[in-house]
Amino acid sequence: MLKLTKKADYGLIAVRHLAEHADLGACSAKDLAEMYGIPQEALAKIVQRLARSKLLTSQQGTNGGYVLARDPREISALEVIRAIEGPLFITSCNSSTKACSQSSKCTVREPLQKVSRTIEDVLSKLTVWELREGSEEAPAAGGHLVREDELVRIEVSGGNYGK
Amino acid sequence: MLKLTKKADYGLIAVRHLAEHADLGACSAKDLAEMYGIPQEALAKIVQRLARSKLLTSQQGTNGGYVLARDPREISALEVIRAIEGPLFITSCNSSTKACSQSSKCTVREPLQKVSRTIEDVLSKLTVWELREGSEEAPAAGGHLVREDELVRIEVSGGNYGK
DNA sequence: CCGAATGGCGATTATTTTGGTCGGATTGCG
DNA sequence: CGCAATCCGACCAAAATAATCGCCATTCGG
Repeated sequence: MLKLTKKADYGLIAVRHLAEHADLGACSAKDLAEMYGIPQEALAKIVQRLARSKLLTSQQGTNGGYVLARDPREISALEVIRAIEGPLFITSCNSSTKACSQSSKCTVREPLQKVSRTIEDVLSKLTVWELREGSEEAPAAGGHLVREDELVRIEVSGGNYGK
Repeated sequence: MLKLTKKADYGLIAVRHLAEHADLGACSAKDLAEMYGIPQEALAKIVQRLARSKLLTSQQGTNGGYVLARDPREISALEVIRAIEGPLFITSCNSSTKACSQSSKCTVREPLQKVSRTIEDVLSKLTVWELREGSEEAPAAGGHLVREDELVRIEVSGGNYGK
C-alpha cells in the first residue's frame, strides 16, 4: 500500500532524536524506546542495523548508547530507510534479483521505476536534520521554510512513558 | 518497504492494456489474465473494483469484457492505485482513522506526510496513456514527471494530523 | 432456454511484519 | 576484580496483511 513499515518509522524517530539531542551524548536504545513508547527489542534491532550501516556509532558498556556517525545534515531519510528495509522498489515484481513470472509481460514496470526513482530522489534530499520540526533552516537547495506556528510542537512533558 | 502490492501492479497492467488496445473493443478479465499470466480470479476482482470506481465500464454477457471509461490521457496512475488499494499513506501510523499509540510522540509523521504528498503528486501526473510503451512519451515539455526543483520544495501545509 | 460472461462475497493459504527471547561479548564503575 | 549496564546476533512466535481460489447469483446473447 505504498507505506513505510513501522521499523522505518522507528528508525527515523530515533535518528531524528539523536540529531536533535546530539549535545547530550550517547543515548541508549532502552532510553530511546521508553521515550517514544517503542518496544525495546524492536528498536534495539533497528539501531543495531543503523550502526552496522555506519549511520550511527555505538558505545558499549555502562552509560553507553548511540550517537549519529555523521552530521545530521548529511544523512538522508533514504539512507536511514534503506539501512533498515533494504533497497526499496515500488514495483512488487522487484527488478533486482529475479524477475517475476510476468517479467516478459510486465509492461508497467519500467514506467513505474521512474516513479520509484523520483521517490528515492525526494527521500534522498530530505535530511534527518530537516526531520526535526523546527527546521527553519534553509539549505542551499532553496525554499522550504517552516513557520513555527504551523508546526505541532510535541513536547516531551516529563511523564513516564510505557510502563 | 514502500512498494505497491501486486494487486496494484495487476490493475495497472490491465488498464494499460486497455489503453493500448482500446480499438479492439471489450476485453474480458479472463483474456487479460491469460495474456499477462495473472491468476484469473485475482484479476477479476481487481477489474471489478476498477469498474465500480468508474474507471472501467463492464459489459456482461458473451463477448463482454471491460473498456476504459475515460480517455487514457485523463486517467492517472494514482486513480487506479487508489481504486484498488484505497487511500495510500506513507506513514504506518496512518493519519486517517486512528492515531497510533505513539501519536503524541511521533515526531516524524508530519515531515513524512509531505513526502507522501509529493509521491501522490507524481502518481497523479502519470497517466495511463503514458504507461503504454515504456517512456519516451513526453506530453508537456520539460519532462512529464515532477521537475527536480519542484520536488525539493516540500511545502508545509498546515495539514491534517490525526483526526 | 442454455451457455458464456461478469458481480460479489467469503474462505483459505502464503507472505510479511512485528515483537520477543536467549545467550553472549564488551565496557565502565565501584 | 566483579557486577551491572549496554550492545550484538541469531532464532522464534504471534499477528497482520496480501494473494489466491471457490462458490453462487445475475445478466446477456443467440
